[in-house]
Amino acid sequence: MKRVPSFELESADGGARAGVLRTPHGDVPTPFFMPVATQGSVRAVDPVDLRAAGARIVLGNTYHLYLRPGTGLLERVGGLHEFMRWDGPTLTDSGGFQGFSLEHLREVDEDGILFKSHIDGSMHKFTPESTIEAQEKIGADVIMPLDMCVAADSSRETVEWALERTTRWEARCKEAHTRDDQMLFGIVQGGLYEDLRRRSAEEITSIGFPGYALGGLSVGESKREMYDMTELGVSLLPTDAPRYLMGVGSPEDLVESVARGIDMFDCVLPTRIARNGALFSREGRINIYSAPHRERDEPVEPGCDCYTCGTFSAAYLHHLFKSKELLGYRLATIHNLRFVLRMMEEMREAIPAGSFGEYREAFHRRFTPPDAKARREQQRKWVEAQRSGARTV
RNA sequence: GGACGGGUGGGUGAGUGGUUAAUACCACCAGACUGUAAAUCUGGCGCCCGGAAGGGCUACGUAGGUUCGAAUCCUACCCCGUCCA
Repeated sequence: MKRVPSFELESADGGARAGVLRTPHGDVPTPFFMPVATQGSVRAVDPVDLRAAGARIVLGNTYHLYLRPGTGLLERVGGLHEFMRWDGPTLTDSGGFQGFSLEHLREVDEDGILFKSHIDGSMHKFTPESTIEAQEKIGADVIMPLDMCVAADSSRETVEWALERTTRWEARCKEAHTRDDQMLFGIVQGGLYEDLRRRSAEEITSIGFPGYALGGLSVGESKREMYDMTELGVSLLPTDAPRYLMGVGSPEDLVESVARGIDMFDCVLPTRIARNGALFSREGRINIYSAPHRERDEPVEPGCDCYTCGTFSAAYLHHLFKSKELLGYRLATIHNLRFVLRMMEEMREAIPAGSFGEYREAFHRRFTPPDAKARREQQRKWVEAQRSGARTV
């Protein structure tokens, strides 16, 4: 008996909302964060680690899985879930983002995106229809349409053109989609232009999807712009459908986006920066490579309930990273995932309790984002420069 | 005792008259990373002053010498390696 996926809104607190996404592979309370398993694996960790860290749903990538191991194989073994032994829900991105991130290896026309494989140089055409077909074989619970993502500093003409083509592609995706045990979301584009966002939202919602994503954000714009566009985007979407902010996932962005009504996130940031030695703490990011951790005989983040912090010292992680020991990457990934997943759990509890506003405030009181540090430093230098410049004149 | 080869910045190791405070890698110190071509990338790394531009000082085993100029050439000495006695 096939279960048809659905979304149910349960409560709200200000702009933030709590609900549940029901899928054939289980229910997931919203708002939630999806660790990214691009190639069918969240780098450095396994499904047991993911479960233990609190992951409920993971994201895979159609472009990468299509190239390797191939969608035919995935279909034959019973789908991505079976292949990677992840028994929870999954979501796949269409490959539209690779049209952006691998833009020097592709050409776009009305029919779709022609990729020159980054693996062996072979050519592969991704059309709206073929990406849906591939995602039906991969078998995720939520699938995404082919879209055109453009950089934040793109010209209005470029953004508008990408938006129009995205609308046409998404209509074709909906047309091609046959599996009713999968949800096909729509993606709103429009860059940083308010009127274009409005137009995209109008067109995409009139095609009609069971859930909507905001795309084309966290692609180089400022935090302010991203938050404003998120707020605008949310206001243009139906309240009874889940809202997915694609590619966002720094701790501060999660809080601010939940505050604006986002229900779903995915992001490589927590796992990628973990492998590069940056670990989250309630005060901000710490660099485990740095000298102060060399002899820190306490958890990376005292009080953290993750496996890493419950078992190992910061000094040990420092040593593992310095020594390039593989265990370090796993332990750091577990910690960062637990950090953001715990945040999602805390927000999920705060919303029905009516305490989300307090949570948000308390979070910002403690947490210093890295670019804020950088900005402050830059400002300090500038002020000093002005001062000494004035002195010499 | 003799014959070769060699001693360069924390390490390995380029450099054989000026463009060299000295390539590169490592180590070390910082920073970045947002729908993953990322266990990656960027910057710094003799000492002193400076925000920077820049300036000053010291430096290629040791001591002399040749030269306008030496890590680079010459002499002596000290070490290290290989081979011959």
